[in-house]
Amino acid sequence: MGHHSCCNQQKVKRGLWSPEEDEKLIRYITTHGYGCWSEVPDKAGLQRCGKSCRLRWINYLRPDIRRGRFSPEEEKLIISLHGAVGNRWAHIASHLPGRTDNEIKNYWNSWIKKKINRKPAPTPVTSKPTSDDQHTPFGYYTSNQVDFLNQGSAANPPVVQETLFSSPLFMFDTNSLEGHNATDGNKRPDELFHEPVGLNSDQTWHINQQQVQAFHPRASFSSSMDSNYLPPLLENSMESIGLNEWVECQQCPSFLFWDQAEGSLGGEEIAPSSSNMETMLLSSYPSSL
DNA sequence: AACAGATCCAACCGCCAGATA
DNA sequence: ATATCTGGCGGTTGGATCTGT
Repeated sequence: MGHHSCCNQQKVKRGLWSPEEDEKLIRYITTHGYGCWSEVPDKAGLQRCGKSCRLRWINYLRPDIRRGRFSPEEEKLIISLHGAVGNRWAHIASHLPGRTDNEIKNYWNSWIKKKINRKPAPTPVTSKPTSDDQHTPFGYYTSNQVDFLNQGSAANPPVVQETLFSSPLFMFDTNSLEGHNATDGNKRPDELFHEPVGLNSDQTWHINQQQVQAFHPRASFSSSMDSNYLPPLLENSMESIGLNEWVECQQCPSFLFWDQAEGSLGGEEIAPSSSNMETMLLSSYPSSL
């Protein structure tokens, strides 16, 4: 099996990145920036191909990565955008600040896809069917699509990743902002904000490798707002594209609204067309699904 | 406790388009 | 015009982890 042209060199390491490699890449990029990825391995002292460095940085190490479970608003956007543009993950990711195409693709391929393919549930998990129930391409759900997106079936509970913004450069426990008690409520305040001093710390590395599961048990999942928090780095980046306003995508029939005050995506705000956002999003669902 | 199957997700593969020689 | 390089993208894989029995 052939490798990509940039990866044909001897001694090119493959597989999971070690904390030492991460540290080298972070230090190089943060001090020199990235211009030509093919030069990065040599200059950073890495035995990886440039393509691998680029992927590692873009999908995992860059500081404005937003980790943690997807909010209901993000899920709705993903479904809507996928209905509009299909498997154009990079385009979909461009509507979700801090999310990567790879993450969205993985997410879609895991439980969203299963939800859509799921047969209409005879008995919804959290409530009995009402007259408001609608038959959507995704089965029977209550009129509240947020509930649909929040609830998992008994067989397929929603993937509950930790609501922790994290990168080796910047980690923030978003749950703590709301002051709701996690089951590890004895956490010290100084543990809520993590700026790893030693990037080669095994703890830091394992935290990233395992989607920071160490900080909160799954029982801490209770709110849709926690993962909407964006740390300063990301907020700053969003200022350059405009906040508190609807942005129409030129390539698909979707809108993105970022409410700076609420610190959340979407919501029940009214779109410029005066139509309800949810209605607008639902209207772009492909009828064939 | 041990095992098997299911699930997750980081990383790789191969293709493509644009830039450059 | 052609070859090569590079970045970007979507599809896929396989090891780690989770879950059920």
